[in-house]
Amino acid sequence: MAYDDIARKHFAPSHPISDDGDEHHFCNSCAFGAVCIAGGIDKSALNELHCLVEHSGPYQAGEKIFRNGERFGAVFAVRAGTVKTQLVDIDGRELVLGFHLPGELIGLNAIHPDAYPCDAVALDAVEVCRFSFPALATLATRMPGIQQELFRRLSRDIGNAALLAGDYSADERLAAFLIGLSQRYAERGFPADTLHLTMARGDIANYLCVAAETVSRVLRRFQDHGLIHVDGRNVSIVKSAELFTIARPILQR
Amino acid sequence: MAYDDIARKHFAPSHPISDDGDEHHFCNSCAFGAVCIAGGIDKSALNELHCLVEHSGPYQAGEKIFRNGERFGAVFAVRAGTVKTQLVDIDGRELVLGFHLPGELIGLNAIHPDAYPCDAVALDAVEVCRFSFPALATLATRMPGIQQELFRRLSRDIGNAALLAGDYSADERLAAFLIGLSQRYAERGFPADTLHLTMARGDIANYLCVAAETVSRVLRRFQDHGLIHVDGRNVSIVKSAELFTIARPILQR
DNA sequence: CGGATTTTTGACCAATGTCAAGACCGGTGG
DNA sequence: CCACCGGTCTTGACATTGGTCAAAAATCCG
Repeated sequence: MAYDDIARKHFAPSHPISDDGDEHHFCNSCAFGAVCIAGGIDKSALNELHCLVEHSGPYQAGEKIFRNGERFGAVFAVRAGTVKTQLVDIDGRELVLGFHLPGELIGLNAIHPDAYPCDAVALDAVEVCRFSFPALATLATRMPGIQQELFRRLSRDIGNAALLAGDYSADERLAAFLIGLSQRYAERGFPADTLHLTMARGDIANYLCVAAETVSRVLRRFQDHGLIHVDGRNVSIVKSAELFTIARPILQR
Repeated sequence: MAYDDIARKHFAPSHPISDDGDEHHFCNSCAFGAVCIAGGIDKSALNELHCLVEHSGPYQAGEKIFRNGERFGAVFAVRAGTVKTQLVDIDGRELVLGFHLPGELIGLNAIHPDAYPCDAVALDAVEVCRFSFPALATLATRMPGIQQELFRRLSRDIGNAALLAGDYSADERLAAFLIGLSQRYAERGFPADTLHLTMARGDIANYLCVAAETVSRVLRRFQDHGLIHVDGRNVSIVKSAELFTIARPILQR
């Protein structure tokens, strides 16, 4: 099959940084999997992308992939695990900018200030691909598909960042969070109705800009109303339609 | 002078869409002014960028440059006036995504969904430059400076969108809003201490996610404390250092 | 001048934050 | 296997910011 072929050439283990030899899965979860498959790619271009990427990890929960203030040099594609990007403001409040699942690209918000504007922290066992940004940009001038994919991802991140904005109620925020996570898991082949939250309540709270206690209370209320079932960090979605109705003001726009 | 030279070549009035013949000012306020001056540009590339741009306007206050849901085709550089980007959610709440001054690029958040995710509304007499995005992207593959500038602007917009997030107090939000606006005006050669707000209180409120009444009250309180002086839509900043102190949790991170 | 819109101001109230205490949970070591 | 410990999570009581409603004042504009 053509895709396997590409994957094998692309990720032939000349850089044996990681010990998992599953190239197929590697490429599958790669941020550029889509564009690699879609675009008409010649061998030399693939080779270049290959040379560009550095596999890094695993990171343990709590370890940082990059830190606020570090000079910008590369973007990272999450390959396995979950990453949170966060920053701590001057008087100690934490703001979580996002949770990033395999296939997502982090560090794009660092291009402009030319320094990472946040920390990227592993929430569980995380592996990433590192793309030197100057090299990636150069490659993008020769491969329109890569450029287009970068534009799309940057643009999407603008939209995602704006999701948080808006003065929505705690219920709306929680519902939108659960629905969004469910959809993203589903896109990656995990069941959409049984979520395992890899982040603490406090992280969710700092992401949604509510108090941690509020997260607890809202989840409890959702459960009491039969919308979800909560067991620690395992949440199953029982009535997704109703959850969606609550989240609609945020999601549907 | 070299810059004048470039400006004249670049914007020679072969496309007399607008009746103001001030090419120098045209280029000055153009989104790509910086990159045009910076990059080593050959005539043919300049010509191509020239062919690409379409001058459009003036729009009267309230007129829309693009509408939520329209198919994405172009980004727009604000040339004169102020534009707000906003969207109205399912139950009528308005959310203002941003206010855009001359030199800023709007529509970048439309690349990914391939449709404008918001309305762009003129707040006063507005003129814009339209850049067909497919053409711009193609040009960017040949002109790394243009590509880089697009990456930077996209990346900056991610950061700006995240500014709104965070659970900040109304005081912090207002202070940050005033400081930010003041800085952006200053960058454009306007006085930093006397602002004319082109947007209604309600717009500010919907941008900062507070009630319009709260905007009134906080401005009043800032004035009572001697930080600013308010006269309708004219605001003068009296103690910028103290304003900055209030805004610090938002601005300094 | 007169009507419409925007802005201000006051009174009240609800959503949510804060504080504090206790329950739970997972890992560690005896 | 159990006890302990640190961190996480939940729950309750209370405080407070900021929203809502309503009316008056100011401003705009024809």
